[in-house]
Amino acid sequence: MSERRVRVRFAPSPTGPLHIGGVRTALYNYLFARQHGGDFVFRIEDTDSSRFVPGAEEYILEAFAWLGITFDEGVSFGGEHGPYRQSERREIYKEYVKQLLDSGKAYIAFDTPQELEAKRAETPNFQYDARTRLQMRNSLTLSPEEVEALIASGQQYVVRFLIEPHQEVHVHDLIRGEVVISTDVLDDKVLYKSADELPTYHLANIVDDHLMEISHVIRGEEWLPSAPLHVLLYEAFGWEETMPSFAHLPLLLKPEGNGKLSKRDGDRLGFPVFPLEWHDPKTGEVSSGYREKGYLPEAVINFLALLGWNPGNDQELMTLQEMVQLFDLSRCSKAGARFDYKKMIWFNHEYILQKDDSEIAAQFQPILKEHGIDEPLERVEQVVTLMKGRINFVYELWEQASYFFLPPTTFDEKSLKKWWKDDAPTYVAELCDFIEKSPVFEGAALEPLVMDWIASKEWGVGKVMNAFRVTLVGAAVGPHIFALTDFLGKEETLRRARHALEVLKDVKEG
RNA sequence: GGCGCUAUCGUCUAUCGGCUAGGACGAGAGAUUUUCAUUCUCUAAAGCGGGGUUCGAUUCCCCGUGGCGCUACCA
Repeated sequence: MSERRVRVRFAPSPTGPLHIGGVRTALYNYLFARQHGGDFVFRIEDTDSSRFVPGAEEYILEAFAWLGITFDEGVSFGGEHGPYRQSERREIYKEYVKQLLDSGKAYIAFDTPQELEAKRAETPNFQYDARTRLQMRNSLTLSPEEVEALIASGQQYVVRFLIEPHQEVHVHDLIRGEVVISTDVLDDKVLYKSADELPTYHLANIVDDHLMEISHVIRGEEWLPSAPLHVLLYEAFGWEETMPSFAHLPLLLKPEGNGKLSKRDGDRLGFPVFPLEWHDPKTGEVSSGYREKGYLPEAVINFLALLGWNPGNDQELMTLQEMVQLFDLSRCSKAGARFDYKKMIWFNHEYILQKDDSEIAAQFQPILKEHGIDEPLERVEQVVTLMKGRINFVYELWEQASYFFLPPTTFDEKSLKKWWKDDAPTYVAELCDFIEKSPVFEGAALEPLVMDWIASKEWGVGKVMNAFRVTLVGAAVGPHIFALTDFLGKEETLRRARHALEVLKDVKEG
């Protein structure tokens, strides 16, 4: 078994946008595949035609492209094991359903959904299994002729898996160890429905994993209860030898309160639960996405990787490549992890810090354009260099650094109260004159001159410089003042200061 | 209800029988600074309860309790 080529898959259902928990599952599969030099397969599980949502498949593909998670084969990637969309594999499944039917491991059942519903209503804890199947309308209770006649007459039916009672099923889980369950609690699961000629998840999943030579099934914990059924199916087909190893990942839980993370939590709590923004084609509802909210894909990946796994040391920031090296299923935790979006924000901050200023500038430039500001990349980059340490998102640069590009039109009241006192206009006016006459303007040279000058005047450095700052920025915020004047240039610096002097005079008198 | 999984600071987690229980996020305090922020330093903060096993249990086992999941002709 150690000789077997590692092949894993991510197999979403195209019923909507990709959930962030699904992203993490895909990520772990990706890391595992890459680490072992194996293959990563992208399969679409669209066996429930009624839940199909147009655009979902494209959305999922786009999300992974953005995140940098790549596949080796599957829908849109090609490969030798196709088709990779289950709805295109009907004929394959029929063959295997027949095999189970012929070997007596499955049977045909005619009970309608309504009949079953009624049965469940009248019988508490009703389960279609060894205790009840002989009271139902199926090929076990009907004669072959009756069954044939029913099918010939167009009766819809399903194929159920016949579960032998009183047996123990052992599931070997790479994260949880051995899980043992009695077949007495399992029901005869529907494997195939004649109505749409499609199998259900369980059958399609096992057949595809087998045919696609999947070696490891790494999926969410919500699948653990059906893992025994899957083991039984492998056995029914006689595929024990090549049955994949299982690993059931802990679930992602709500940041607060009870339950697993769901669609609704995101926008309610102020963070996205989807990688990309999603426009629901039916309801028109829009759900926010990490990309549109200004998160960097590297940050999302890094944060998600650590939700349920750790490298065994204190390292938290790591590239996808490092994760590939370090990943280890045996280092995955077993209990669900609450989604701590504040830490997610911290990761984004860290990744912004790591990124080249030019890259951040390239992202900030279009935001400036939206506000009617057309600046060369070089200028934008200067601002990024000065300001990126204090932001968590690129768009925050606009909120925190727009004054680099636009002179203040209003002046912050608190800042004025603190720094725009009686002597402030004198300080600024004289400072402007001093700067105007100064032989140098570049901050590194100008600063010591200004400091000496302030000292000779016996004014406080803080009083003068903060008053000056308010005239340039409009508030007592921002980077080192001489870094700002360097950016603005002599002309603009003096223009802003003197203009503010005028405006503030009026304000005071008014 | 039944079945299963699970349990260390508020949160994510380290510890694979020896602990003064470590790190990170968040929180608080301080330092630096001409503002704000950054940065730096420090502080508070945890082993669900009860039984075993053992020289010794956070670590292994059992019970309880809590949390989570599954319980469809959905995945």
